[in-house]
Amino acid sequence: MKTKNHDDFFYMVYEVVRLVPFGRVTTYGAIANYLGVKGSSRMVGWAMNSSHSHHSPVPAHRVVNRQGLLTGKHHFGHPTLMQELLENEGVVVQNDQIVHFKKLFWDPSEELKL
DNA sequence: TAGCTGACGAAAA
DNA sequence: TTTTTCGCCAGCT
Repeated sequence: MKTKNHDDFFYMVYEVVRLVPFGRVTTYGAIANYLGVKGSSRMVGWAMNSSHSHHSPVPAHRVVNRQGLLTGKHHFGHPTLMQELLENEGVVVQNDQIVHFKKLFWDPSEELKL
């Protein structure tokens, strides 16, 4: 059986990202931590990059780095698109950084802890 | 084939 | 305190 777990590490990432509530944001590290691969935070970001291979829409704009910076905004097709999407959800973004990020931070390990 | 890059993060200096 | 280095490991050249 291949089922090596669900190894679809990428798939798991997409699922978690989709679970992010409207108006909330999370971080690559938080997702990685939730998946148990905390050291592989990069892979989370890489998964996002591959997300466009995934036919389902992944709200990657809700995922930012630990600093609350929109590091991946350039990957949305347009550098301001990510900010636009966040602001559209009521998230205030200034200088590519999410305001009150700490308050808007949604940690799967805390909310989905299990 | 082997090596480099990369949407990060944490630890060490 | 800030800056630098290392580790993660899949994908790409």
